[in-house]
Amino acid sequence: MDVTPILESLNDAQRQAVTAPAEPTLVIAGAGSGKTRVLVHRAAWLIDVEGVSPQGLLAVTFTNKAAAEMRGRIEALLGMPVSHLWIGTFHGLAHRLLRRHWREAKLPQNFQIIDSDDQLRLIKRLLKNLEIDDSRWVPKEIQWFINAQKDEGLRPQHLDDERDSNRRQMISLYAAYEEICERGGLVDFAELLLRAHELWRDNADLLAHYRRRFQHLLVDEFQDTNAIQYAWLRLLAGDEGVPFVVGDDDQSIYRWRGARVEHIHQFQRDFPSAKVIKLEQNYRSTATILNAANAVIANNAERMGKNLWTDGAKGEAIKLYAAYNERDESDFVIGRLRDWIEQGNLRADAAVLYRSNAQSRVLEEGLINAAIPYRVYGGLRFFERAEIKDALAYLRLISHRDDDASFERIVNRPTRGIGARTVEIMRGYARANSCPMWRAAGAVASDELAGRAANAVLAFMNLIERMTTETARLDLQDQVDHVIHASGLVDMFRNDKGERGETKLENLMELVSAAKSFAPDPAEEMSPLDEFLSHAALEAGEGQAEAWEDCVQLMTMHSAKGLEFPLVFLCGLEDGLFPHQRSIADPNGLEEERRLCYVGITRAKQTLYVTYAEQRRLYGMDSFSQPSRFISEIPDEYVEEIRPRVQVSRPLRSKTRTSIKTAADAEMGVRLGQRVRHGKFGDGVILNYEGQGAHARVEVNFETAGTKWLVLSYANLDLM
DNA sequence: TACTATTTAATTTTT
DNA sequence: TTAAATAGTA
Repeated sequence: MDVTPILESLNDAQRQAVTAPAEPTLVIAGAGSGKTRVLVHRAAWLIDVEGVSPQGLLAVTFTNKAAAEMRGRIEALLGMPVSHLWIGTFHGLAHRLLRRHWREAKLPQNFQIIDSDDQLRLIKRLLKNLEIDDSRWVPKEIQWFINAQKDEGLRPQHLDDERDSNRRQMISLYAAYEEICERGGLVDFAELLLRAHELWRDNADLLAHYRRRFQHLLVDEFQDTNAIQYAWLRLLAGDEGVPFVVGDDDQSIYRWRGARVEHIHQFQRDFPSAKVIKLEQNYRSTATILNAANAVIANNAERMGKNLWTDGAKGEAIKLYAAYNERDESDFVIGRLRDWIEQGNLRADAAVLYRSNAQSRVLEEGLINAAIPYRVYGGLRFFERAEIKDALAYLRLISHRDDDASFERIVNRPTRGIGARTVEIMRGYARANSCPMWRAAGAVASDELAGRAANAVLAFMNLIERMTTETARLDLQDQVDHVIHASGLVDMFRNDKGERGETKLENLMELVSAAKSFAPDPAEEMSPLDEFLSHAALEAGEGQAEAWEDCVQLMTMHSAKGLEFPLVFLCGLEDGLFPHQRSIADPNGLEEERRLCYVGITRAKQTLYVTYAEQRRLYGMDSFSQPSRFISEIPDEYVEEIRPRVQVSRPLRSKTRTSIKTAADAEMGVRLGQRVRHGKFGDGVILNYEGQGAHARVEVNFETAGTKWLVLSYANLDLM
């Protein structure tokens, strides 16, 4: 067996990981250290050299994209398709299991997956049904609570109310929500994982079967696993399985959605024989960028400890720009992007990263003005668009009459005279008789409702029945095509004036072609339609084959994880924005922000710009902030400061400045942004100040009198 | 039922 | 500031 192709391109640590014996292995893989490469080569090694059957291998990732990439690269390396290799997201694999063993999982055969949007609607409806005040019981918070419990593997009956009435109510809402899902055959994302876990936990035979089958478990982004995901893996591995997990504790940025880095330690406790291999050689960034990243992350207390290094060049210094305000910041970024493009570089090689989505606006305006093509990541994906979800709701109702979420979504869309009143009556009936809306509609239409409303409801039911029979023999794409027309959705958007209806129509057509190109698995017991619906829920669709254009990439630092760019801008590095105000007080929160900063810095291959604004308009209010503490955590030797064109105030980086500032603060009791009152000019906000002691002057922006410089010792300002 | 005025709240995101 | 949700009006 010639193993060269699998091993030749690897460094020592990588090779050690790839060829590790069949024992539990934990790979700590720093940013840009070839994490995916190790996973891919490990799979190839097991199959090609160790003679493990592709069926004996389970590879788990967090995103569909990562799963697809891994499969592609494994196949490329092996030079053959590995269709029997189970590789997918936690949710995708759980789904597969549940479809296969729906009876044991106590699910109806045609259970439907709901996304978080559906889930929220369901909760809102639940509150209405129970006549609970949704301002006191905020649907979003209930959703959060339910998902958090499920992520921990907890059912309502496991929860203790801790004699807290608030919590008691939450738990009872969780129970009520479960009941609705149960009745409608609905499964949310967290439920997929929870059920899959319970499926194995409660069916020894099944578990034994899968344990026998999957000897080797490959796990990507291990630091992002939540409790139920870890429990699922743990259960499958048993005592015999060989988990090979890859992660980076320094890149754990999803604690807020249940991810627990602690699983890295848990893993070592659960598998005491586990080999730990660290990948510390970085192939992505210059030494300067790497050193800066290392210095920043070194401020975190809770770390496994790891130092990235490179044998590459030192590279250019990190450029720091102190902008006057967010406009100035955006102008600066765009100026540099212009240079970059003029030098013949690809726009797609440049990324502008920020902490929160709201920051993209100013940048976008600037980019539009400068006529630089760009793409903003995040936002609505294809299958999440309202019109697409409408169409899918029809399809779901065709396949599954009990799906109340879909029923409510489309019962009056397009409008057909079934108003809130009528729906309310149906809900009442459904609640009283614990039956699906569909049954309620039939019952109510024949006795409770008056003529017009009854007719409307009957017409709707008729429509669904008719669509069901008419599409029964069609293939998938014709089914979709038929439904979007027969439902009246197409007509509705056609009548929609303006461009908006136009795009919605296009999206519906796009849905038809998505159905056309969808290849159902012939081995699957589900109907192609059900398969398509699951696919739509599980894979929200990355912009659906958007026409490729070379454009600048805008995204949050979170969504940049896993990506790399020759040129990177980190914008808005101000205390309060990044680290975010809501994380600043909590040490754990702050450490997570710092990891996010680490992720941001390590996205850059060659050139890194860091910018902040002294003044930023946020929520319509001008606010002043200090440069992010993360900036001062980067050693000066790696930083080159670029002065603002107009010097508004002294560079904020220098330590003397900070101390003067602090002294000034203490002495005068004023700070930037401080509200003050002046005897003559009225109320205002401090914009700037200079000097010390008797010479200290402040610039105040008065609400009525405009901006003025005042000598502090004469002005007699009242602080407010 | 549809449109308009008013209120409210405002990280990070994948499945 | 602004987007979204809600309340009020035609």
